[in-house]
Amino acid sequence: MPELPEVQTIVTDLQVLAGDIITGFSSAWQKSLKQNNSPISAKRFAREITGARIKSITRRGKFIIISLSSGKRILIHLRMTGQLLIKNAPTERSKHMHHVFSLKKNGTLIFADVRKFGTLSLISDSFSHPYLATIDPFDKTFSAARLHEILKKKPKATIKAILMDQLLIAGIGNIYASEILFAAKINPLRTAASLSSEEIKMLHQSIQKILTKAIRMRGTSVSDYRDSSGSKGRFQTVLNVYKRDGFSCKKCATMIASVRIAQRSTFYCPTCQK
DNA sequence: AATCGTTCCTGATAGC
DNA sequence: TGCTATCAGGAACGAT
Repeated sequence: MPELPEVQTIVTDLQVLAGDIITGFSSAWQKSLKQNNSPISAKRFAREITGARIKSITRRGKFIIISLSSGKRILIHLRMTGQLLIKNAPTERSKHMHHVFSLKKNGTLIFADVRKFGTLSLISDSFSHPYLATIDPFDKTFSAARLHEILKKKPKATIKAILMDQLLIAGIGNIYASEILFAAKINPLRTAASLSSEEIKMLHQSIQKILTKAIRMRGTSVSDYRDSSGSKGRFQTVLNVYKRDGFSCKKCATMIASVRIAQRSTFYCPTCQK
């Protein structure tokens, strides 16, 4: 599942496309196409972006933002199994390649997605998207004090649910929420209001530490995640708790436990995380 | 108003 | 062995 580190890895790789021109677009799965939150046909989507120059490729949380010289932006969300692949040489269209951008200089940019949950949204510069307004852990304004303010908004919610809420903090998903809480020594079932200021400080540090390390290791490939050249990340080799239920904790040898929080599987060490 | 449950989709895995 | 049933997962949306 691409979360902030995986999306950052892809965005970094996609920088080679800056300045290139989109010469065409075709789609075999129109359902995933939107314009300012409304459905749009592949034909119209293609017409809107063909001829545009790619000004920049950035990210906010898990969203990839391709800004065009026309002022429009293509907002891409990979959800669980989406992949963005740069193919310089012509390639066979495989089963899960749903969208293809043709580029003047760099061949094609392919959107492949087994589960078909990923989305491509065309948004005009005036359109305000709620998920683009959320603070990102790598924003300069994301301090321990700011995290404390966020926690005050949902005092009764579990800390795991808060870390995963994209309208509170952008970019942390199921893998990194569990890993961050292990690093911070905080039990995922704790409520926001129960955290001391020392723990909030530790949590803030852990968010930045874990995400930075995961970016350095080019993300976590537990299942479908691949970078834009199709290669796996390496963070799955250093996971402490995620999907390690039943195995012993690398720090204390206690058996890693799993619990469901907000409809999501959650992993933690009952001894290390208080 | 805020929170909960359901939906989307397909491959992997469990159960018979 | 081969079939069917169940599950995972992020975010949108409907229901309470």
